[in-house]
Amino acid sequence: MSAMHISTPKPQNATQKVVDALALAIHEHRLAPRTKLGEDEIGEIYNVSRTVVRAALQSLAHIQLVEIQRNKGAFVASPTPREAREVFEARALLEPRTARSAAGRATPNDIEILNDHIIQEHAAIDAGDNGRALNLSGRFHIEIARIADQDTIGRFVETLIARSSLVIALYWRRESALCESHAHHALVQAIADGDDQNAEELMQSHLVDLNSALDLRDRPVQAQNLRELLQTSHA
Amino acid sequence: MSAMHISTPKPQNATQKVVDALALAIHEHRLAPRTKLGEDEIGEIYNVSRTVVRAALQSLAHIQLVEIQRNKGAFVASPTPREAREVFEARALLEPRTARSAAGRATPNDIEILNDHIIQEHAAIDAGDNGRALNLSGRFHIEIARIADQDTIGRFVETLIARSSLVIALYWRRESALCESHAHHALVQAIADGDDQNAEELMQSHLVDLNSALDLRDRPVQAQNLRELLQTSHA
DNA sequence: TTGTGCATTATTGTATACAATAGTGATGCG
DNA sequence: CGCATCACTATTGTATACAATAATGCACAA
Repeated sequence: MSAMHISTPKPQNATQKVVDALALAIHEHRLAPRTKLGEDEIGEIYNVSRTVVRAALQSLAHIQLVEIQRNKGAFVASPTPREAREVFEARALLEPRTARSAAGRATPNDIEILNDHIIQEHAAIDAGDNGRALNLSGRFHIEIARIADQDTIGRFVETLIARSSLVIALYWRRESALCESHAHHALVQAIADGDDQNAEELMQSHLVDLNSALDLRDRPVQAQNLRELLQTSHA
Repeated sequence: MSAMHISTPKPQNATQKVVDALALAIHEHRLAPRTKLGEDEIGEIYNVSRTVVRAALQSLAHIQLVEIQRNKGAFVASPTPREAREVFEARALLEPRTARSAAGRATPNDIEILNDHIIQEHAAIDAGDNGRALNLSGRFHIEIARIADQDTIGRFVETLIARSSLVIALYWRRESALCESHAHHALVQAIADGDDQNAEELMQSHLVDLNSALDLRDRPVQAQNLRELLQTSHA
């Protein structure tokens, strides 16, 4: 209880803060699948009550980043090989469409944002920060969905990419190249050119490539601690 | 406070009970878009604390059946014409695929379930219970997604159909035939025959028909009370 | 009458307290 | 030594209490 009554910066959305922090930690692979997410523990880390922690966990459970077992608690989700396959099947169904639509609507500003993403991605890779690179790579796809201006499908894509982080954590084979930002670059080019057909095809093949870099076999994953992994991001 | 300490049948999942009750009420059009869902009020109706009501409302908010405005409360969602269009675009993207997949996997038991749905649907229409008919019609589509055995996409379809209830409540033009269960029947036939191509096409045209029965113009909708509408279902 | 400001009320956001369930470890018996 | 039982602890589920924000209505003046 360090913050007593002074400067407890809880301006709004305490729950969302926790959601974002946990989601980021999962996306960056600081929290491994099956890690137990105790309510008290998280509450202490972020200085909020269990009430908001529970709300945050339920929110994350809904997008299947965590799994809640009644009377047992919340754990970082651990997609089965089958679920992993489904996630990428769904992406293959939705994302080429968003890429096509984005190609028809992207403004110069949008292109700039996408290119910026790629630059940051490269920087993260060079810095050896694979977690951050992975997160940025995912947000690149989300950004395309946003540009496509289809909220409903975009929201689906968002959850699929979130789950993809878990899939990659579990099933990525390290032999393959980490993040083929070449594919991202070509995609941006097609979108910038307004070449919707090409954008659609590039996205499709990009997803096929991603999928082929997975090794969908069962694999045990041990849980990790928690506090030190989260507190760095809390700062 | 009728149930004091005797027979308070709260065996499990109090939250889910509330979620299901509210979702059903919305699906059956007993709760109109924009209706205020006060926490105390709902808690009294179902004899649960605000804690579980809030959890239920958050759950419903995530699938966009209700909209939560901070410090204002929860309201039955009211999709804009644009959102309505997006919902059906997404359905057109996903459901033909699930129909095709279902055609390849349906067991005789599955076919029986689908036919049963159609029968119940007819019965509801004959009984003049449009709300129930609409709900059954939606569950027919969900059942197909279940048969398709694609959990991820199936979950998306589920949320889309939920939102479709709201869209229909707002934008359905009464001139059109209420529920063309003829389309459903043909679909079941194709699925039963394992004719995946036909199933896919039938679903696609079915959705086009549905969409063309909508009149996507802004329309004001007044909120309703609440208690009497819900208590009948609580019984 | 109409509009503005303030006080009051109602409702939601958060924290805490209590209840119920599951996990844990010691003890005792076979 | 192994294992089952049971008490105890830890954690989650639910309810209630308190805090903060928004809605309401009244008074009063233009």
